[in-house]
This record gives sequence, structure tokens and C-alpha cells, in this order.
Amino acid sequence: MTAIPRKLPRQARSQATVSVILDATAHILTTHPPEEFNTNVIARKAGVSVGSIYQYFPNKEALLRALHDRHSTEMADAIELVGAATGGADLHTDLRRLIRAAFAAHEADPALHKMLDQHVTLTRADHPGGERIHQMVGTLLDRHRDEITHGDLARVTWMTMRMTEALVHAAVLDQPPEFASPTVEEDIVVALHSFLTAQVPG
Amino acid sequence: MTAIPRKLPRQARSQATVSVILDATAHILTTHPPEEFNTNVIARKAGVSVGSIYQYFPNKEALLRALHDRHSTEMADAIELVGAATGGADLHTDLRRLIRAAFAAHEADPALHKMLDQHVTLTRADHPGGERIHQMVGTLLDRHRDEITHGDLARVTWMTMRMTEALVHAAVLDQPPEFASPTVEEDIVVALHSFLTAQVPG
Amino acid sequence: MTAIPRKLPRQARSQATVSVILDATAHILTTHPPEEFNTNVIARKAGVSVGSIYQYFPNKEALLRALHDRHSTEMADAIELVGAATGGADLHTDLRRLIRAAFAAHEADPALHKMLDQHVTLTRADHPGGERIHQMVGTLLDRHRDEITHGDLARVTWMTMRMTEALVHAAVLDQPPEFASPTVEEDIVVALHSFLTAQVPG
Amino acid sequence: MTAIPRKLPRQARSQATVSVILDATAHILTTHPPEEFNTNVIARKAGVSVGSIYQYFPNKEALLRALHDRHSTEMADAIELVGAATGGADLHTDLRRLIRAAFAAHEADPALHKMLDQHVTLTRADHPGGERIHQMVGTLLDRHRDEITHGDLARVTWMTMRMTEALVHAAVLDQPPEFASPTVEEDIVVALHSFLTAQVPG
DNA sequence: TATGAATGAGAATTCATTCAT
DNA sequence: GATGAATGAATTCTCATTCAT
Repeated sequence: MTAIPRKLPRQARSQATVSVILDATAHILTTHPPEEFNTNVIARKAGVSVGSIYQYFPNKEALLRALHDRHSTEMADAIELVGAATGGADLHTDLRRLIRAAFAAHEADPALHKMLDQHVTLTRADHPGGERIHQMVGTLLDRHRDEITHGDLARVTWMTMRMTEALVHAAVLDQPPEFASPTVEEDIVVALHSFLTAQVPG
Repeated sequence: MTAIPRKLPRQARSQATVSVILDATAHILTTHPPEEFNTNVIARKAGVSVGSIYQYFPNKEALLRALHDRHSTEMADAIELVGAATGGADLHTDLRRLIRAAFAAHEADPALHKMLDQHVTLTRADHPGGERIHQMVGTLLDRHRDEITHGDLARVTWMTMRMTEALVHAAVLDQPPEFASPTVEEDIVVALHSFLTAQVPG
Repeated sequence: MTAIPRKLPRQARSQATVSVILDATAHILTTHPPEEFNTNVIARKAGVSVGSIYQYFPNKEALLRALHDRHSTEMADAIELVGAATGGADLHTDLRRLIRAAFAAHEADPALHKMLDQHVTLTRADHPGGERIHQMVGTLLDRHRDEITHGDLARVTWMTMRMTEALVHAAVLDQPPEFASPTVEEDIVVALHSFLTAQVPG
Repeated sequence: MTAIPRKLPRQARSQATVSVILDATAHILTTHPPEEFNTNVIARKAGVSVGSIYQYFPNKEALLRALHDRHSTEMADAIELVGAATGGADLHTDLRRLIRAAFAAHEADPALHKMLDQHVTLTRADHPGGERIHQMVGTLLDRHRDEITHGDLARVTWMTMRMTEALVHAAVLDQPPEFASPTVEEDIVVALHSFLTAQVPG
């Protein structure tokens, strides 16, 4: 009777606890003043003891890093889901999909995104989602390499990422009056498209 | 005839102390690990007592905000100095000046800029430099309004600001291998120019 | 049959800590110069860490208030124990019991009583003992209402409380040479008795 | 020309400064929260520099003591003014005058009286007013020594002082509902009178 | 004398982390 | 594994007092 391996349930329970802890961390981080962002408050919110946090995370920073990883993975998933990587269309359409995907990813939990940006300083290679997104954008642009004016594709990819991130991020999070409009997405698409296909003057 | 103007000793001394404190704050913020960013360390570095910090700043956050204000003012000054606002040239030249100015402003103290970005969250209206820069960019674009495709100048100004900030910031601070090149500035100028003068496809 | 009742270890431990902290607070308050009345000294004396104080008391003032509550409860207990409330005797005897009880209560820890008086300002309704004592005195006087000249029993109760407190307090704490005598208690009893049964002159 | 002694004006000015400082001290003490009772706030309120406070008072405690002295002198003056010491009347009238005087003295600045009570721990010999008042009460009672039952006049004087202080103090400062009545003064007079002339039972 | 900037010891309070149960 | 009481180093901030001007 003891032949049934009890491993999975145990791990499943661990995973549930980890998840509950990360949920609480995200919640406190986004809805409470910064001085309440501490392990005791997180534990209380999660319904576990402080000790349990340290069972799964060596320290507070690891907790934040884990949350960041989870979030960036979710963002990459969201982008994939919208089909930004599937291709087959013309450049403008592909860019439209990309921007749509970027908005979708940011809209999932904008406040959390903002806080993680502030608290975690990582290069893209440090977290799973970052690298995946970079790959996807690279692939997308590569499919249209002949339309793209600039010769250095790596640099163009990087600039595209930065512009996309900056504009979408700002549109979703800063909510300036100038941007409260349904055409924002298209404006950003145009910006990227014209940049990619620019005829350098003179 | 003892014409040496004896500057008000009171204000001069106070100002010197404030200045020394802000310098020390910037120094600790940029060259020390975050756990050393505390008022005692700042005071020691500044060569004053902790009490003096609290004579001029109600709390630690105010210190950071004051530093942010000083820095953003210096950035606006740097941009003005480069002559981004003087105009008289064609759009491409004006944009080149603007980007040159943005690089100059970021290069003055890139590390400080990065840390302040991370620690102080303010809208542009909340700090002196932010509004001034926004005005300058708005004026610059307004001079070329007939060349600019997009009808909404306010939104274009805002997008230009965000793109400039994102790209220059990234180029100076993240230093990715793709960007370690002398042509970065020109690439950004082209990106902006083509965006501003884009012929929206059908 | 291991009948030893294992008291809830959680509450028992907490209660012990709280108790130890209050004991130390009382000790420092009464035997050390006022500048040593601070949380670090209290913690050291209590044999716990400062953190433990703040686990149970939100701030220093709360610590003082808790001590006041404990002390006033002990005083009310002492008065009850002496049987001031049991009654059955004539007014003079009842008053004698009351004064005896008041002396007993003050003599338990006169120095602490003095310091708490000085540091905590509370109305009788704000602390547990105050209200109980007031009730007991009221009940005592009510039993002899026909002997008491003054019509307003509430006011008489209040005056009795104030006079008792003032005279006993002074006799125990100020220790003036005029009072270093075994007849003090009886003098106070007479004072109260004659006041209560005064024949107001024309 | 320099023969005219400049001493008086100088001293007069000093006295004025001292007075202004004590006024400010009293004001802060009575109308501000305790954490604002500090020398810097007092100096600002007084319109002088902190340095000036230390010109006239060696430390903060001396400031408080000086205020206490001034206040107790004013109280003694008030009592004298009401004529409690003039005598010539019967015991009841004299007591009525005394209580009237005590009320007048307390009503001058009840809040200050309360705070000084809490902050300054002195015996009556330590401050000018205390001794004077004790003398006056002693003299008053001595005039009626043949009516007073208790043999030990020193003790009776002391008890009278304590009872008066406690009851008047409470009536003026604690303002309990039981005491909000115009007959309080007379009630206290009766209490004292009956105590002084008590026929000790059996 | 008066000023008020500067001092700095010291106090209250926090919170990441540990560990006995 | 889970708990949560206990820890204590570290941090922010205060304020009586000094002293150069």
C-alpha cells in the first residue's frame, strides 16, 4: 500500500505555499505603502508564518527575484499567446500584433510591473521572460529584414525593444492626458514602422 | 573702499552646508552599496553632523527629492546650454542638437541619474527640470509643425520625450554591446526624424 | 494520567514576557534616574531584547499605561481584600476600613504609585482600578446615607475620594515630619467622618 | 557725561527678556503637545534665540524651576490679595476667604498649574510661594486655635493645606460633572470647618 | 550681549532573520 | 515542515547645549 509515491502531493503543496507567498508579496508591493513591504506583513497576508517564507526563500531579495521571474514569464506567455511570434503577415501587421501583445502583457498587472521595475535591477539575461521576448522580437524583425533600412539587425532589435517598452510602459502606467485615447497603439505602431523603414536623408 | 562684498554670512554658510550634504548624498548613492545609504553615512561623508541634515531636510526622503530637483535642474540647464532651444535650423539639425543635449545631460552623472530614477517617483510637473525640458521640446517641434505628419502636437511631444529618454538613457546607462558605437546618436536622430515625418501607410 | 496540565505554551510564554517587561519598567521607573527610563535600559533589565517590548507594546507610552492599569487593578484588589466593601459595620468603622485599605494599597509600592501619578494622566474611567474603587466608595457611603448630612451623594463620594487620595497619598509619599505618627490613619478617619456628618452652621 | 549709571536700563532689559522667555515657556507648556516642549520651540515663541535662553538659565530644568517660582509667587500674592491673612473674622468666614483665595489662585492659570505640578517635584521649602502660603494658613488657624479640636496645630495646618489643595485643584482642573456647581466652594468650606471642629466620638 | 548654525550623544522604533518547540 | 516568539543590529530622528561670529 505504501507503494504509491507520495512525492508529488508533497511538492504540489510546497508549490501552493510558494504561490501563496508570491501572491501576497505582489499584493503588498502594489497596494500598500513601501514601509509595509516587509516579511512579517507578507507572511500575515499569505496566511503563513514568517518561518515558512524562509523555508522557501533564502532571504527577502530572493523573494522579490522570484516574483520578478514569475511576472516576466507571464509577460512572455502573454506575448506568445497574442501570437506576436507566429508571423506570416507583413511588417505593419506584425508590429501591430507585437504592440498589442506588449499592451496585453503590461495590462495584466501594471502596478506590479512598475514596482518590480523599481526594485529589481537585472539585465535581460537574468530573467527567463526577458530573453524570450528578445528572441521573439529578433525573429519577427528578421522575417522582414529586407524591408528594414538599418543594416545592423541586433541594434535595431534592441532599439525596437527599448522604444516599445518605454512607450507602452508610459502609456499604460503614467496615463498622461495626452495618451488617454484609443489610437495610442496605432501611433506607436506607426512610430516603429517608420523608424524601421526610414530613408536616411542625405 | 574696502569693496570686497561681504556676502551675507548666514545664507552663504547655510547654502554651503546644504550643498555639501547633497554632494555627499549623491556620492553615497552612486558609489556605495544600498545598505550604506543612510543619514549617518551621508553626514560623515559630508563632514557634518547628522543634526545638520535634519536642520535642512525634514527627512531622508526630502533629501532625495532635493537631490532630484537639483539634478533635473542641471539637466535642463545642460540642454539649454547646448542650444537645443535656440532653433533656426532644419528639423534634422534641431533633433541632432536635442539628442546631443540629452546625451550631454545624461553623461554628466549617469550613475546618479539611474539611482534617482529608481528612488524618486515624480511626474514631470513635480520637479523643476521636467517641465522646462518638456517646454523646450514642445517649442522645438512647434517650429517644425508643418513638417510633422501627426496632427496632435501634444502627443507627438510626449512621444518624442519618452523615446528620447528611453533610448538615450539606455544607450548611456545600460551600455549594451550593440550600442557601443559612435553612430548611436545619429541612429536615434534618424529614428525620431522618421517617426515625426512618417507617411502613414494607406 | 500524566495529569500535569500543560498550560498553553504560547500564551504562557507571552504572558511571562509581558510580565517581566512590566516588572522591569516599574523597577527602572522607581529606582533609576529619569534619564535611564528608556526602552533599551528596560529591555536589558528585563532580560529580553528591545524587540520583545515592541512585540507587545506599540510604544513607550503604552508600556507606561499598561503598568498603570496593572497597578490600579492591584490597588483595587487590595482595597477589596481589606473588606472595605463588605460592610455591616457603622460609618466610623467602615471609614476606618477604607482608610486602612487605602494605606495598604499605597504602601504596596509607594514609589511606583508616585511615578505613575506623575507620568500617566488618566481619568478614572480610563483605567480599570479607578472605576472599581469609585464604585466601592459609593456603595460604602450609600449604606450610611441617612447619617450623611449632604444631600448629593455623588458629590460626597467624589469629595471623599479626593480627600482620601490626597491625605493618604501625602501621608505615605511626602512623609512630612508632622505625619510620622501612628495616629495619622485615625486622624484622617476623623476628618472624613466629621465632614460626612457635619451639621452645617446656620 | 558717563557718570549716569547705565546699570538699571540694562537690568530692566534683561528682566524683560527673562519674562518673555518664561511667558513663552508657560505658553508652550500649556497649549502644545509635550513633544513640542523644547528649548528651540520656546526660543522661537519668545522671539529670541536659543542662545539667549542659556544666557539667563543654565539649563532646561532651571527654566522650569524659575517658571514654577514665578507661578507660586503669583499664587501667594493672589491669596494675600483676597485677604485670607488679614483675619479678624470668625473661623467659618476666614475659611471661606481662604477657599475663595485658593480658587482665585488656581483660576489664574489652571492649565499651567497642572503642568508644573507634573513636571516639578519640589517640597514647599524649595519655592517661595509654598512657604508663604503655609505661613498664612498657619497664622489663620492659630487665630482660632481654641475652636480647633485637634491638639497638634502643625499637623492640622498640614492636613488643611492638603485637603484644600486636593479639592480646589480637582474642582478647577478635573471639572467632574459632580462639581459643576456654584456651591462647590461652600461645600469645601463646610468640609474643612467640620474637620477642624470635629468632636471625636467616644 | 545676541544670534542661530552646528553638534552628537542618545532615544525610539523597525524588521530581516533565527530557532526552540 | 510549520510556527511565531524572540532577537538585536541598524536606522531614523530629536533636542539640549555650545560657540564662532
